[in-house]
Amino acid sequence: MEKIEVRLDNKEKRLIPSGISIKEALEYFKKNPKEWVAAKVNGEPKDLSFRLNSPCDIEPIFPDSPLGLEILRHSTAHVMAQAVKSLFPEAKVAIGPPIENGFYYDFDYPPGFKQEDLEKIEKKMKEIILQDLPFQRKELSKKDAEELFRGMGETYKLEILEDIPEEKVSIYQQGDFIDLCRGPHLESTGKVKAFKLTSVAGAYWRGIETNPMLQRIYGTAFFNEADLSLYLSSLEEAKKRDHRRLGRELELFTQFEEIGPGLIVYLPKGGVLRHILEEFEVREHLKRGYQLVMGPQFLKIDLWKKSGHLDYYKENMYFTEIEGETYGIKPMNCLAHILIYKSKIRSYRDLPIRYFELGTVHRHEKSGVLHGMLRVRQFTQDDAHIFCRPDQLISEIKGVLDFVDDVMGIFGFEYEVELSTRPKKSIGSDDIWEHATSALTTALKEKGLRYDICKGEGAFYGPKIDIKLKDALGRKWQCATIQCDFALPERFDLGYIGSDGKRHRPAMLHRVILGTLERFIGVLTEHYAGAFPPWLAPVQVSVLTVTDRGIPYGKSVYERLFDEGFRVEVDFRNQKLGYKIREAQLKKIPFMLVIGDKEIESKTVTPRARSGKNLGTMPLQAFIDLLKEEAKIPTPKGDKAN
RNA sequence: GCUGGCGUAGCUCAGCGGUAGAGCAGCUGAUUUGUAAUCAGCAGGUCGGGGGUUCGAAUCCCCUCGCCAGCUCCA
Repeated sequence: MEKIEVRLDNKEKRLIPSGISIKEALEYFKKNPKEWVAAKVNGEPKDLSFRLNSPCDIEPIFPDSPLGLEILRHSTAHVMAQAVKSLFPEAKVAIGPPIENGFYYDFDYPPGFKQEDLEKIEKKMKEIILQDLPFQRKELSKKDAEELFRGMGETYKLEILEDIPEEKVSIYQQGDFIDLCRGPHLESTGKVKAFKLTSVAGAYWRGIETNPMLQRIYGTAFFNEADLSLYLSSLEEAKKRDHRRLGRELELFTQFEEIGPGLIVYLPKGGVLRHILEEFEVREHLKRGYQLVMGPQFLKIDLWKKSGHLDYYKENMYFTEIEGETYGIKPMNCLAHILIYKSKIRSYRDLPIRYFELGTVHRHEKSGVLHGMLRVRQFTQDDAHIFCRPDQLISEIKGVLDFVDDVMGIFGFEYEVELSTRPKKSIGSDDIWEHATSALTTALKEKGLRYDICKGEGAFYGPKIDIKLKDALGRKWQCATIQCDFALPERFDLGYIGSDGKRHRPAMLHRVILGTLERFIGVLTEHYAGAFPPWLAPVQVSVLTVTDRGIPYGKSVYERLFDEGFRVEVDFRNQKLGYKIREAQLKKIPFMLVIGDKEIESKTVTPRARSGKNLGTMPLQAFIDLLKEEAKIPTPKGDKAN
C-alpha cells in the first residue's frame, strides 16, 4: 500500500497508509482522537473522517479553542435544524452559522415559532443527540446538489447554491437531515453535550428589509454543562450592569411612557453626572483650540434642501411650521457651523477653524430600534466641525484620533475602529470621495491603528472613521466618529483666500468624541457598573452617624465638605451603622464617613472606601486632602495644562 | 417598521374566570445602635389604556400604547 508522509503540529512526522482518515491516522501518532474536535489539514479545517491522500501537515482543533467551539456550535445548529424539520416538516431551512456566543438557524415558517416550541425543539434535539448519528460529508456537483435541494423543496438552499462559484459543493447528512454546508463538523450528534435555545426573532432573508422575514432561533452550546451554566450566569451578571436598571436604581435617568419613547429624563443624580461631563468636554475642547458656538434648534427648510438633507436624510427629520414657513428641526449641527464659517472672509492664516457645540439634535428613529440611553430620539452631541486647508487635513484627523484616544484612556475604554466608505445614497463626485477616504486611511495608517472596513456605511456627505465601545452584553455602539467632507463645502461654496491671493475650497471634518452624552453616559454606566470614579460620582461622600449624639458634629463635617465643593450627603437617621453602610454601598458612593463618639471627641472622621476598606480614623483635613486627590478631574497624559 | 415575548403597589415578582397578594422601599412607633439589612404596626393598585365575550375578567378575545430580544437602520 502506498504511504504518505504526515506531519503533526509541524513536528512529528509519520509514514501512514494513503487514504485513511485523520482519526485513524492519529493512532500512528499515539494521539487520542477523542480529544480532537476536528483537525486542520495544511491549515484548512477538516472533519476527523477526512481521508488523507497526499503528504500534509495536520494540527489538532481542541474543544477549548475558539475554532473548536465554533464547530460544536455549527453542528448544534444542524441538530436544531433536523429537530425543527422533523417537528415542523413544512419549515424551509435558510442559513445556520455559529456566531460569537452561540449559533442561530433561520427558517421560513410563516406561522412563526412560539416560546414553547423552543422547548419541544430542545427535547427533539436531545433525542437526536442520543441517537448519536454520524455527520456524513458528501461532495457532489453543483448540478446534483441543485437537483437534490429542488427535490426537497429547499428554495433558500437553491439561492445559496446560485452564489457558489465552485463546481463542487459539499453536503452534510445526519439521519434523514441533509444540509448544504462547507463544514467541518463533529463526528456525530452524540458529541453535542451542553446546549440551550435562547430566543426566537424575526430576521430578513439575507438581511434585506424587502425580503421575506424568516424565523431565527438563537442558541448556544458548550462542550460541558459547567461552561454552559457559567455562560448563562455571566449573562445574568451582565444584566445587573444594564444601564437601564442602574439608571433607575441609582436614580440617574429614566423615561416616562407619558412623555414618549426615546426621550430621556435626567434625574437629579444623572443631572449632576451630565453636568460634570459637559464641563469636562468644554474644558478639553477649549484647550485644544476649539471655539464654542451654538446653533438654533430649527432652521429653514431651504437650508436643508441645499445641504442635501432633504433628499438624503428626510426620513430621520422632524419638521414644524411657523407662520407659513417650514422649518427642519436639526438632526445634525453642521449647518449653523457652516454659516458661521461663511459669515466672514477667511484667510489661509485663519485655518484650521474648529467650532465646537454641545448640540442637541432630534432624529426620527424607528420605534423598534430604541434602546435605553443608547438609541434615543433626542440627544446631545459633543459636536465639532473643523474647516481646514487641504494640506492640514491629515494632521487634523490625527489630532482628533489623539483626542479620542486621550479621552477613552481617561475612562478606561477599549475601543474598535471602523472605516466606512461611500454609501449608495450619497452626494458628491467619485473624485472627492476617493480623496476623503484616502485622507482618513492615511491618518489611520500613520497612527498605526488597526481598523475594519465597512463598505457603503459612510454618511451621505462623506466617509467616516467610527469608534465603537461595547455595552455590558458586548454589543457594540458607535461613539466617536470622524467624517471627512468635501461635499458640503462645495454645496455651500465655502472658501478662503490662499497665500496666492486666490480663492480656495476648505476641507471639512465633522467629528464627535464621546459621541452623544446620552449614549456615552449609558455605556459609561455599564462600564463602571454604576460605581463611578470619585470625579464623576453624583455623590462623593456620605456622612454617617453612629448615634444621634453625632448629629451636631456630623453637620459641621458636612458643611465643611460642602464648602470645599464636594458632593456630599448625610445619613443621620436613627438606624444601625451597618444599615447605613449597606445603603451607601448599594448607592455606590465612593466614600462614607463614620461619625461616632470617638470622632466627635477627637474631631476626626473615619472614612470607609467603597471597596470596603476602612481607611482609619484621621483628622477631617486629612480626609479632605485625600478626597481632593482622589476626585481630581483627570487630564490626559502629557497634558501641559495639568 | 418587522418577528417573537412581556406590561399586576415606587422596585422585584406571585395570582391566570369567582369581589387583588408577598418581599423590599415608604410612613408611624419603639430601639441609640461602630463598618452590607433591629423590631412592631400602618398605608399603598380603576392589574398599561380602550372595546368585547361572560351572571362575573388581572385572568379569555380584539384593538391600542409602552417595554424587552433580534432583524433592518443608526450617534
